[in-house]
Amino acid sequence: MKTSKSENTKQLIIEKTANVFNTKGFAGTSINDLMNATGLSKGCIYGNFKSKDEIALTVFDYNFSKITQHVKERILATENSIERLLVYPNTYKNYFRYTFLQAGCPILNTSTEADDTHPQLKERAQEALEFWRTSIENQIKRGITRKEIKEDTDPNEVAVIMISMIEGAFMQAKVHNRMTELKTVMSFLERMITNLKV
Amino acid sequence: MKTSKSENTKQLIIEKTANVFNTKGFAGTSINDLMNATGLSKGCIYGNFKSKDEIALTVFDYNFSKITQHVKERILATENSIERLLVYPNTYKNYFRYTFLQAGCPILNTSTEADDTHPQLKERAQEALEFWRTSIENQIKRGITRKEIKEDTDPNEVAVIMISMIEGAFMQAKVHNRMTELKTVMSFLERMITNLKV
DNA sequence: ATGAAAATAAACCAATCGGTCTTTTTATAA
DNA sequence: TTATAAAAAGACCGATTGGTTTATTTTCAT
Repeated sequence: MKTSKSENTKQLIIEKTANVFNTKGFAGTSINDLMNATGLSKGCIYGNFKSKDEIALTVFDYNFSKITQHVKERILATENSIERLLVYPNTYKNYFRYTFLQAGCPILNTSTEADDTHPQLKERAQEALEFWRTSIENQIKRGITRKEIKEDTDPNEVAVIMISMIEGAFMQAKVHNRMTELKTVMSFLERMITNLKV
Repeated sequence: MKTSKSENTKQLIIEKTANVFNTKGFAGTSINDLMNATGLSKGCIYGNFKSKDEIALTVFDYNFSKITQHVKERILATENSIERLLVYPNTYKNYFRYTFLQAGCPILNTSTEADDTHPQLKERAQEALEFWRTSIENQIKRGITRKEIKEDTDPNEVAVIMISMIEGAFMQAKVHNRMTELKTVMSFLERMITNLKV
C-alpha cells in the first residue's frame, strides 16, 4: 500500500504548487498558500514532506525537468545542429505557451532569490545552469564534428552568451508584460546562431 | 527643527538597509532585520516611514540612483560615444568594487521578485529599465550624429541586447560566485560595441 | 466484513510577522 | 534655564509564520 496513494499525493502537491513557488518565491510562499493551491490540509502536506524546504527543492527539480523535457523533445525533432541551437530562443520566445515558464524562468527566479539566502536552492540553480550550459556546448561540439558549425566557434562562449541573452531578455519581458524586448533579443540570437553555420 | 534630525535618520535608515533589501528581497526582509541593520528601534523606524513598503520603495530609488550616479560620472570622463557605451560592461565587470552591486543588481533582483507580487516595486523596476534603455539609445543616436557610430546601427536593438547580456551574465556570476561567465560575456559585449565604430 | 496501518484533517504550538501606542529621551526656541 | 515639541525606545497588538500532535478517515490484505 505504502507507495501508491502517498506517491500520488506527493506528485499532486508538487504539480499544484510548482507555479506558486515560481510566482511568489521561496520566502514569499507560505504553507497556507500550499494548502490553498492543493486543497489539502497542513497535516497531509507535512505527512508527505518533512519541511517547506524539501517541497521547494522538489518543486525546483520538477520545474527544471519540465523545461529540460520540453527542450529535449523539440531537439529530437530537428535535423541538424543549427536547428538544435535554435530550439532555445524559439522556446523562450513563446514562453506564454508553457505553464512552467508563465511565472518566469525558474532558473532565473531561483538564482536571483537564493544566491544570498538559501544555499540548497542556490546549489540547484547552479547545477541547472551548468547542465544547460554543458548541453549547449555539446550541441556545438557535435555540430563542429559534423561540419555543420564553423570550427573556430568557441562552444563555451556561445553557450554562456546564449544563456545570458535569454535570461536577460526574459527578465525584461516579465517585468514589462510585453514581448518587444524578448522578440528583439531572440531574433538577434537567431541570427547569431545562423551565422555559426559553415 | 523638523527637518534636520529627522531627515538625517531617514537617510541613515535608507543607507543602512539598502543592502539588506537587495540581499534578502522584499518578502525576505523583516522589520527586525531593519532594526538590526540600523541599530534603531521599531518605533523610530515607523516614526520616519509609514510602512515597510515605503522603505523598500525609497531603498530601491536609492540603490538605483547609486548606479546611475556612478555611470554618469564615468561617462562624463570619456571622449567619445564608443567609450561611453563601454562604461556599462566595464562597470558591471568590476561589480565587486561597488557596494551597491555586491548583493546583486537591484534592477535584476527587484524585477524578478516583484514582477508577480509587488506592483509598486515592479513599476519602479520598469521605470529603471526604461531609463537605462533610453540612456543607451540616446548615447547611440548621439554617436551616429557625431559620426562616431555606424549610421545603420539600431539604437533600440543594441540597447536591449546590452541590457540582456549584462543582466543575464550578472545572474550567472552571482549564483556561481565566480567571474568566468561575466568576463566572457562582457568581453564579447565590448567587442560588439567596438564594432559599432565607423 | 474486519482490523491494522497508512493517509488525511484539524486542533494546537511557540515564534515571528508588520504595525500601533504609550512612555521616555532629546533638542532647541524662548 | 526652562517649556515644549519632536524623536526615539520599547511594550504591546492581533494575525500569520513554519511546524507538531492528536484525532479521524480511508485503504486494503486478510
